[in-house]
Amino acid sequence: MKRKVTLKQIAKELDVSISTVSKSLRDSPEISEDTRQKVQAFAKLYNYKPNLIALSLKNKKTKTIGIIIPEIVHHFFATVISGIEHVANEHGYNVIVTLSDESFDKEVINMEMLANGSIDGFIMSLSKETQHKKDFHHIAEVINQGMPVVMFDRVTSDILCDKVIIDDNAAAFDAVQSLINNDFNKIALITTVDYVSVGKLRTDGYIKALRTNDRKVDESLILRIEDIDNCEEAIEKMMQEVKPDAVFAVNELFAVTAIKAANKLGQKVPEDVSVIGFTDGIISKYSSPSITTVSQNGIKMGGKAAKMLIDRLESEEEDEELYRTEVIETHLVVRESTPTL
Amino acid sequence: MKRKVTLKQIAKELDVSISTVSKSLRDSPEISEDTRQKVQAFAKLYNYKPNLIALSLKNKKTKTIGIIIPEIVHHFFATVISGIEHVANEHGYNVIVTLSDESFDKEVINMEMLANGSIDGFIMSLSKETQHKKDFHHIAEVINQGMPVVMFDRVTSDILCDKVIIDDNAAAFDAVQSLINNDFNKIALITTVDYVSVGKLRTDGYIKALRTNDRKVDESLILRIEDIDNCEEAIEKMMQEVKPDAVFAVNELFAVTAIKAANKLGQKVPEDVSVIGFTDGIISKYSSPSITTVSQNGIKMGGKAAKMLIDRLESEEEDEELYRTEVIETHLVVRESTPTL
DNA sequence: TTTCAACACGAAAACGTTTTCGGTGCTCAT
DNA sequence: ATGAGCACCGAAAACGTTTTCGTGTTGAAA
Repeated sequence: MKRKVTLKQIAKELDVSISTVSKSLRDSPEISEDTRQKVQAFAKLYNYKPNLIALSLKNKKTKTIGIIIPEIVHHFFATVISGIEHVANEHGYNVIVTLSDESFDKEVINMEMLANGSIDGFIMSLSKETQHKKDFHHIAEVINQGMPVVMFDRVTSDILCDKVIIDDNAAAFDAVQSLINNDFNKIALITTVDYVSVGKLRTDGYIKALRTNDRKVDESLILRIEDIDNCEEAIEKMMQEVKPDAVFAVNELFAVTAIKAANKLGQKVPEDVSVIGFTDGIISKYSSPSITTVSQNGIKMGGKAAKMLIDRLESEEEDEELYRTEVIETHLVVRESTPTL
Repeated sequence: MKRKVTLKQIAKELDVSISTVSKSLRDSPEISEDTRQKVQAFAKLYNYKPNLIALSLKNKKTKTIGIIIPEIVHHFFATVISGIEHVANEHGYNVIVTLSDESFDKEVINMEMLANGSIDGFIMSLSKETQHKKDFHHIAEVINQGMPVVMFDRVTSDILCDKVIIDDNAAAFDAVQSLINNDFNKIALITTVDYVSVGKLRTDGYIKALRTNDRKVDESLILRIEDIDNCEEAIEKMMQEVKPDAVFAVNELFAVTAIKAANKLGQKVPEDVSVIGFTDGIISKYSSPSITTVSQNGIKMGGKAAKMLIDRLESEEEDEELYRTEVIETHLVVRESTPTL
């Protein structure tokens, strides 16, 4: 077992100083051609690679991005990480991933953990609990310490920083509008509780679309799900009671569950009831019938967030206080769960 | 913007030495009650947290685990990461995630990147290309440098290290056997090309089940998919030509595609043809009909891998050379795509 | 009064780098 | 012979810790 070789060891072997070795490897003009080649040959032979931890300490830069997301077993977040990882990699950065499990405490702990030197900046999406408590002191603190933060998707206006989002409101509006255009009358909404920021925005978009078209908003057509893991019953009940001719769901899980409920009630999709989902993931694509969704490009979102963070990290110091919010465009992917809209 | 405070700064403020501050904060008995309280109060006030990079350098331990997987936008791998992250967190470790994108070169680059001090050990699953090339020198090298590696799912016997796998062969055997027990006669197999280790093992399990029951293996019933993104045609063609009464697919994507193909050909699932998939993911659960699958508990797999790695990291040095291979049990999750088996 | 332990603290090394600032020793022009 | 200038290299600081080893000051025992 040959352990990693250090500058000191090379210096000792070659009977020169550490400085000489370091300079030789970095092709400094201070070093003679002879010694440089000698050192470089030796280093190559022993497969010398500088210790990144030592470099991090010296440079006060880790070339690492910290990610904090609610969960990873979730197609959208996985795509975002993928997007982040790829552009991070292109720029020589690594990513360290932590999960909040939708818990405020875990979000805080993870943040403090990473803030102590391990990373150069954060990319994060708020946990449900954090959004509910509206307590963002941990984020304000790291920003105040000079560490850049980029928030995506689940953001808050209480914190000033770079953000990348989709226009949830407009996207929902467009989706519902297209249903209205196709003469659907009883358009149900399956959404989350209001403290989930994106859920609220999509709900607002739904309402706005109805109002814009002089439709009245029927609360019995709106179902707010608290516990996403046990939504079948509630959805089935709603479908049965109000018999909508179209359903707009704020995520694909609600959408596919609505379809299953419809089937159970003997209704065919899209013949008897049309369904539009949100977030273009695996389920929508492979469900039968496949589901028309508002696509939400996680790869692009993650890539954009990473780019913004790296730009800020590498800009010549503190030209800031002009935070930007990037909006990723969405579009409707029409599939089998609706007529061709 | 108040920057992070260091021991040196505290020492200066309080007019004591750095050592005194460090010892005070670690409750060393060498320090008087007075100074200790003074220092601790000051540290708390300024929210002192030790710099983890400095600690890493000193201790030669980063408390970080490196993960290398083929891709993250893949339910199984996401669950594994989730499993790893949770037990890592419980033990005070962070995880840094890199993606090989199924490329040998990226796998090597990422590995070398992380091997230079950033992490204490690896958890990885081989890329397709690596499995194809059978070139594992990069892995042998880091192990040789004393860095522990745990491989999961896509492993190789060419490398000696801890491994976590499922018994792909037995799981496939059992699945096919249960089809045979229910009097299915034309059982088709949709699998990957043979150099993907798990695909090969599952294929072997299928063949073994047939042979054990004195059925002959009909090559026309076996479809080997090269390009997973364009498998619809091939699957549809096979379904049409051989008209199987049951299909065993080595992943859930093939399974759901088979169902779609069947529907397209006017065959009902499970009435006309039964389908069993592999990997219990989102698709199987929410597809209509939902798909009977061989469950592969990624969370447990990741957790086990993390535990093995941490155990090795924290065992009192080098009692090793007795590498273990853990087998995660599987079971058949019966859903709507088969009769109750 | 001397001696010695106990106590409280500081100096310095170490982890592995990079970089600044000085040195040498040489050549060459004066 | 003297000095300037150059080519080459090393010492040391710095990043932020922890830890070993000293060292000075007490107080009490001899």
